[in-house]
Amino acid sequence: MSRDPQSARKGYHHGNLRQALVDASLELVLEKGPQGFTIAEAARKAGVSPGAPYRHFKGRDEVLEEAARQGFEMFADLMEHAYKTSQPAPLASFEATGRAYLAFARKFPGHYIAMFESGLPLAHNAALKAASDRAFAVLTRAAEALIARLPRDRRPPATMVSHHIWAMSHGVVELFARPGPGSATPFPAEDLLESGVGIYLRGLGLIDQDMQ
Amino acid sequence: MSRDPQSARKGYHHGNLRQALVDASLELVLEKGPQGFTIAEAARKAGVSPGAPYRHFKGRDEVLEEAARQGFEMFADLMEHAYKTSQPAPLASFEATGRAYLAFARKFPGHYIAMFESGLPLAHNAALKAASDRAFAVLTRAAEALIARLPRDRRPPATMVSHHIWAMSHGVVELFARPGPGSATPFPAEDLLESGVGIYLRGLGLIDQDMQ
DNA sequence: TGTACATCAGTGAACGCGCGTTCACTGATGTAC
DNA sequence: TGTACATCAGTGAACGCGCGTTCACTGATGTAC
Repeated sequence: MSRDPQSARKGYHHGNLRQALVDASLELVLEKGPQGFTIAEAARKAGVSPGAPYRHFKGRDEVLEEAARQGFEMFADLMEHAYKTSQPAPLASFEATGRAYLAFARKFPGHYIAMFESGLPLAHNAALKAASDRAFAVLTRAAEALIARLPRDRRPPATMVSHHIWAMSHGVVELFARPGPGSATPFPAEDLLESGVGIYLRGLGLIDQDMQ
Repeated sequence: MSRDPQSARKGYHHGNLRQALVDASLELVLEKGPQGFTIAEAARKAGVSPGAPYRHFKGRDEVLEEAARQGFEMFADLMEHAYKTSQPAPLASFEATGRAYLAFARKFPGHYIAMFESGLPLAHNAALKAASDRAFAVLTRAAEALIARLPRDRRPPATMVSHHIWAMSHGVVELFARPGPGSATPFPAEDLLESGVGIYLRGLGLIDQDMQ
């Protein structure tokens, strides 16, 4: 459950309650949705009395924000790694970041929900905002390298491209990568995203029209 | 507040409490998120005692399901209308359904949330499932008409195309058409969706590569 | 047209429950000397 | 190495609150005759 085995309870003091609460909240958010999480239940899950969390967090939202922040940091790291290891081929590295997006959502669904579905106002928390900006800067950088190949007169803004890909990735995650309205699709989410991005890149003129 | 002016309270009996509760739940879901809605508060909003809703609904989920069902019906009607009025031009009618998607999300955000973000299991409610299927059948029909122009050997499955468009539309709505991680974008959601769909259709070979 | 009666759709009081939050407390840990 | 003390990080009991749900009730409406 807890990221750090040291956090296991030993006697009166917990040892790593702050992180244990974040981890518990991630599980609860996954089980019951972004609003269905309560401090009392997170405390119970961490094996601690209901007042204990207030030593570490002001309230519910602060726990969720910390969970989302950790999610954005991991997300940015993952995207950066995917981007770097497939450089310098711009097309490959762009597609790798797209796949990394979906892989993250699959592997850390609790974080994904905290980040994108809990309705946290990013503006209220500078650390959260910075982490999320870093994540999306990677995608935009990958888009920049990609469209640099295009002739100037048909080169769209890099941020527009990264927003398109972000939207499609997010849409695929929400609709097809988890139970929901579109989950009965015959296509695996991974294939759907890959083919969609492929068609889009062809539309930009980045893949030969005759290529399969 | 209420869709029907007849639903205004006149004396002991409410007159149209069932619909008034649905309307109240739509407002609450919009204000406080899909989980932040309670029967008690909906009753208060409808000006009725806390026990009254149980004459019409078993509980919380049944109200939400009815709200989502009404949303899917309206959604399907809107998409159908957009599709039909722009026929027989397949490209125009396809793009019209895309715009209708975003327009619906803008105009009925409470319904949209109930439909896509409340985590209702579609499978548990046949009427809900039927309504949502009807909505997406329109998009797939539009995709079929569209790709019929392509030579057989490079014609993708229509459902794949409609799923791509659905994903991008949903992603744009969630990220850019309401407060959230991506809401600080310099592009209006409408433009982002239109340009994204345009590039995608070019990638399918449905728009001339040299067209602006 | 009037009356008796059945049914419907509300009331409002009551209950148990879990949550958020506070607070005096106490066991554990770290540190100065 | 031992001791006194400060600080930290928990406990657990308590409180007020709003929610879900039930239930005996009652006012309003519809209908048979």
